[in-house]
Amino acid sequence: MPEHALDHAPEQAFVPAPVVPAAPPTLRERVLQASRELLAEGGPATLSMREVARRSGVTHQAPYHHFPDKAAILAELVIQGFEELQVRLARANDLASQRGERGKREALRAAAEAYVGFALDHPAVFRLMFRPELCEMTRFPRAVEAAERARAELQRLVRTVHDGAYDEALASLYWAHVHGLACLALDGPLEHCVPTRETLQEHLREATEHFVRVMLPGVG
Amino acid sequence: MPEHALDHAPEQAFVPAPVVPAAPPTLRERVLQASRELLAEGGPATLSMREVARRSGVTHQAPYHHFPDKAAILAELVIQGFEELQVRLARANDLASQRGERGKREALRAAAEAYVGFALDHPAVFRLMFRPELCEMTRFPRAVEAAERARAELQRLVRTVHDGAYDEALASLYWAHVHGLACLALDGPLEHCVPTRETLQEHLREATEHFVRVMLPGVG
DNA sequence: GGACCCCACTTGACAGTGTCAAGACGCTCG
DNA sequence: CGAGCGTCTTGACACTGTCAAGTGGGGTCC
Repeated sequence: MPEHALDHAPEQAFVPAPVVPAAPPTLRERVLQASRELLAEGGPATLSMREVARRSGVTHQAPYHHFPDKAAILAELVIQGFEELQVRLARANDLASQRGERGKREALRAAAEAYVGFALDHPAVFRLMFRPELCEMTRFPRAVEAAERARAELQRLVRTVHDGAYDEALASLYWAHVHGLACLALDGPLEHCVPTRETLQEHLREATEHFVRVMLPGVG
Repeated sequence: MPEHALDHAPEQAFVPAPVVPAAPPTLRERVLQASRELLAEGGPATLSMREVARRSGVTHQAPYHHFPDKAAILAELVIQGFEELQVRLARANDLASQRGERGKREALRAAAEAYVGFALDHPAVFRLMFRPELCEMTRFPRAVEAAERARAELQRLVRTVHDGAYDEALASLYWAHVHGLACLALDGPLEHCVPTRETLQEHLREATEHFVRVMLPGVG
């Protein structure tokens, strides 16, 4: 298979080499990276503590000096996932406030795109984020807090779109839309849309466009 | 802890004993029942082939004479899950066609109630139904077909509500709503609604009511 | 009636897992 | 130099899913 030019991240070519040669990644970082890869390859089932150690080039017990157990590794990935999701949602929110009244629809579209886009970019981590029984989030306060921050960003969106008004049921309605689409796109029988990621995204965009129109009928 | 009177299913007292004494459940049925219980107790992680055998009162290898492997047991539960979901959705559909034009909103409400209600009644099985990596549905054609039938029922609902018109994106919109609510109710951070199942259901009903109103604004 | 066979189940084994316990190695600090 | 400590290794244990081979009893055919 010929390698694709874009696979080589050309922008790195213009980054000057740091004066101090980059420190090699710590074992902690290598463990997390190996976990991400295993998760992406075959889901949580193939992510075994020992395989992670193997891929990190250490013995099976070494990762335990950086994470108390397997769930802690998953929790760390979940934390990073919620943080990135929050950042993406915040960008959509900021977009709306800049463009004023006319940006409400755009904010909704952007937020949906952010949420579903995150799920498509990091399917394994996204699944993990909503599988409490797998990552045992409640054991890790930092994970709960990260999830809370992402959720707060969604609440902010609802307020932005509805001029400060907030209603739990309304928020659940928005959340259910993006979350439902994301789940169905990843694991639901939406296979008929997946010849390419573009067609799937086009389908999701259509559904969201319909949603935005009925939710905000009067707005420009 | 005092036993509750309702725990004893009083209606059974009036069922005459069958002439032929009920055959004891086969090992296959016992295995499925034990699997259901284990799944409900601690999720797929605690469902081990050997524990299932233990609870069924046989040795660890006996279940293999009825199911080729662990995934086959999960697949069977998934099949039964999709069948029940389909039945519930069909009831909602029939309701709509009986009451004619005015029943459209009611059909939507009933379908949402059916979908989310199923998820709340059988959370462990519902989760399994949308975790392809766990139950390996694609290996079991019967599971794929059962999922297809449930999905067809959702399509029928969309057609009923929109006078025969059908649009993939529109169907995804409805599906995303109920599926998103169900997922968030089970695993999402909707904890603030869960002091009782009633308050959670009330919250879900509110969100769905809002959804129905914006989707079918003109209908009685 | 007896030999046969098939079927449901048991017994035993193997590789792989998560994790505990203890040892070894090198770095830093007194 | 020697003590202490943090990082990693070695070894073990109980548990898992699944393969392979045995066992026993009920039904069939000669």
